[in-house]
Amino acid sequence: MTAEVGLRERKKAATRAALAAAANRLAVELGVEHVTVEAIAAAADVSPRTFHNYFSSREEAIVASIIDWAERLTDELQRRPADEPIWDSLQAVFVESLDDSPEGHSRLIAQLEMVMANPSVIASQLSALDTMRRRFAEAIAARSGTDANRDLYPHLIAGAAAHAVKTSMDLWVLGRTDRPLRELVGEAFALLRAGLPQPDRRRS
Amino acid sequence: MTAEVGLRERKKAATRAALAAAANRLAVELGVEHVTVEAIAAAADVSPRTFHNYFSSREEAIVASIIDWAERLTDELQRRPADEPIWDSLQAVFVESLDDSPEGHSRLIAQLEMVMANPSVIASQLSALDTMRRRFAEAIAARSGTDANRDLYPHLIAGAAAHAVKTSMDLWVLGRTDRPLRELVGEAFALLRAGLPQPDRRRS
DNA sequence: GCGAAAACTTGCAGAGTCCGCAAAACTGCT
DNA sequence: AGCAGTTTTGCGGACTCTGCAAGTTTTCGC
Repeated sequence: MTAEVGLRERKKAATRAALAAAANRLAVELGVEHVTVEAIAAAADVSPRTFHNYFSSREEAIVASIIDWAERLTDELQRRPADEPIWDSLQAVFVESLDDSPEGHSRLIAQLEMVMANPSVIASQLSALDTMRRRFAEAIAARSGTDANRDLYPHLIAGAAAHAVKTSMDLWVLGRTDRPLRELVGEAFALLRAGLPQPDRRRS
Repeated sequence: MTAEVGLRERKKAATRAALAAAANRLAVELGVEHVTVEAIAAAADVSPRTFHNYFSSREEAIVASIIDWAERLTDELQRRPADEPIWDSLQAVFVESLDDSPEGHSRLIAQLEMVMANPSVIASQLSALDTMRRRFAEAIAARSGTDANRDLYPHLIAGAAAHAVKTSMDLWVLGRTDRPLRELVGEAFALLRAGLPQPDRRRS
């Protein structure tokens, strides 16, 4: 599958990955404010000018991993059986992508805290998530026989699912609940599938 | 309601509004790329340095009107009867905020096209919408007896509603459908309230 | 193999953003 | 009028981002 790519392509992909990884690592370690393009480029062994051939902003590089994640998820979504209900496919794909190990948890928390500490990174994160949402919508449109240029359905379900996961993560990181992330995501999907009925006024 | 504010406060608000309006107008007229902080400041009759006392980036000023819109909507949401179903309140508030006049339509289209033409403005727009979503979630939490720090419900419904409107506008501006915006928003809410059932495979 | 052609990297220059700091100007109150 | 608290402004400096042109590296056909 990943065959048939020349040396050139592989080198480009490697450079891109090295830049994204360096940007992300430095942002987590030093805090976004203290990361310069110069430092990222140095860590990836290219010139600062080259950095800007790959990413149009520092923030874009920092959140590049989200786009990668989105690409993997879209692939997996397309690999689900065509007769599976779409909600099931979405939920399965998202839940399976969660890393349940303690290190996975720490990494995710560090990521989210780094992002949330800086408004311009938040904006880039949302932008990346929106790109993911659009890809999902297209995949779903193809599968459900709807048209991403005309119909609301694929966009709404893709957005609802993406937002379900984001909100679950946000609440989970906030730490006011000790429920596992998987469970939160599961509940979010259940609520959405039920049409978000108004809860009765006693608290759980 | 707007009483009890000194001259000072009013002047600040006026400066902020002037800057936001100038930024937005120039962005629509000239295209985002050709708007400099210097030009915005000049149009609002303050120094460039003062601009940055009000907004931390050019993009933030350009999309400031979204935050204003969000504030008005949140107020109206809180003014709805407390026993109205939340979905009805949300739908009513959003639908009533739409401007159905031809000029309103042109303005909205110009706005959205300006935003969509520039990635960094898209990111700021999403950021502003996310702020709106959070405010809505808090208002809904208060009204539904849920807790915005613990419960998924208020965030999910606020996000679903906000996204419904955004998606409707995006499709509407795309122009591949000639259905009125109100109708699209209405359909989006209906789909969400029904739990986004999978459409059968024949196209409408 | 070899030599273009195409693609990638780099340095440089220039426009612009954004922020900290301290002086100057202004407002509200007595 | 005069003081205290705020706001505006200019300046300096670090940094981002882009266009351009020259220098390298990879690819491809012969």
